[in-house]
Amino acid sequence: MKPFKIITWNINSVRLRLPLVEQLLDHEAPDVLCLQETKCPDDKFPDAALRKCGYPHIAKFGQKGYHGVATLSRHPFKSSFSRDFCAKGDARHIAVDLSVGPGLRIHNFYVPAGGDEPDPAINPKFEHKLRFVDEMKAWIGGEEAARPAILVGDLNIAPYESDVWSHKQLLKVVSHTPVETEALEAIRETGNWIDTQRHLIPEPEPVFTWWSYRSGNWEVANKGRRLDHIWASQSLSGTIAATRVLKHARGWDRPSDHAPVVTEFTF
DNA sequence: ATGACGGATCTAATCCGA
Repeated sequence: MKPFKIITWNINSVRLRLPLVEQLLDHEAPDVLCLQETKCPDDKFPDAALRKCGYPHIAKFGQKGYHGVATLSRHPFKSSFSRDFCAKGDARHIAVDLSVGPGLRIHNFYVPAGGDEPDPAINPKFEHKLRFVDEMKAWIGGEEAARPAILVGDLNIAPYESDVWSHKQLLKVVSHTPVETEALEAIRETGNWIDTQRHLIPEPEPVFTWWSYRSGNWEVANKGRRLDHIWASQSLSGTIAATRVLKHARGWDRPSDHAPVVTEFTF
């Protein structure tokens, strides 16, 4: 049976990198592609070009300049909706219900980055990030974990020691501080979600999905972090067949600083 | 400093990413 393939990718501007998205869809032909940081209002989203690639079903929630998520699919949706985390009105989540298979729900998240200073008392961006993941725990850890579901996205947290190039040097760096990694692990454990990457690639093997634009030679330095995730609800356990990071996409011309992450399921 | 790039925006210098 043909596996069900899902990809998540922080694209860092879908309009600027439309040719890269088309290239990815051509080469990988996923069933579903979830994009984050589309930086594109809904009325400017390149629907027509992406439909032409074989993805007629598009659920998008964008805004001007920042954030933005979109889910493209070969299969029709029964419905889609967004939840307004922290009641800020920003475009950080979209969910779709597929009308094929076991009534699968797919959540696509762009969790706040959190700024520089890992102290909620002096950094409102970090305070927002902690509030966001707290709200995720209440919802994603409860009722939403009980259905067949896949949760993907740029969660902006690298939870485990081998998810960063140096655990010790990043303990006080936003994305790998204990308050963040413990919060993400609490969401996952509360909902009994399966981290599909670590399910098939256990620690201590390093897995990175993001390399900063700022290091001259990202590939040689390899100072990466695993910020992009694909989780599966417990009812999909036993269907998780393969996972990989498409690291070569980080080396494409004018790349995103995130690489796409793929997981395949055999439903 | 890990590090000093890259995107969007009322096209210039500013905010943001993580």
